[in-house]
Amino acid sequence: MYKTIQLFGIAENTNTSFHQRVKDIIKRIPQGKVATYGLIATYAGNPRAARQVAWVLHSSPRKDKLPWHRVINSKRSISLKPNCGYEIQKQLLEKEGVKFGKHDNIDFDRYLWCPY
DNA sequence: AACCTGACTTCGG
DNA sequence: TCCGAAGCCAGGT
Repeated sequence: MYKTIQLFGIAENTNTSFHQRVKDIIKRIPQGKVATYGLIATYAGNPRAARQVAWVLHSSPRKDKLPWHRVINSKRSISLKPNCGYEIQKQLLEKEGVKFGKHDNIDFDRYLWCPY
């Protein structure tokens, strides 16, 4: 179905759904690092499915034990709105050592997850 | 089936 | 650098 890139022995598994691969990949994000929706979508095999990644997170982060807080948008900031999880996510990241700069941005050079 | 909506991204002005 | 529009895809109504 989707053409996928070779990554950790996960993304190349075309037998699993995009949805499932996204979850597998998110679980691989190490503590103290972050990834963007688009990046994850790309690793999962569909570069244009960033919104679906968001959907996956919205569905079952608790049940699947996903480190949902390590997923942010391409503008280097948290997508959640204040009083709707923003503070919680920021707190979780700071606890892992992620520092926020001006405008609550995260420095990709330091914290972006680079699997290669 | 049509239409709306979203924890997105990219590009042009 | 900063919006706004357009593109994108899937699930909900």
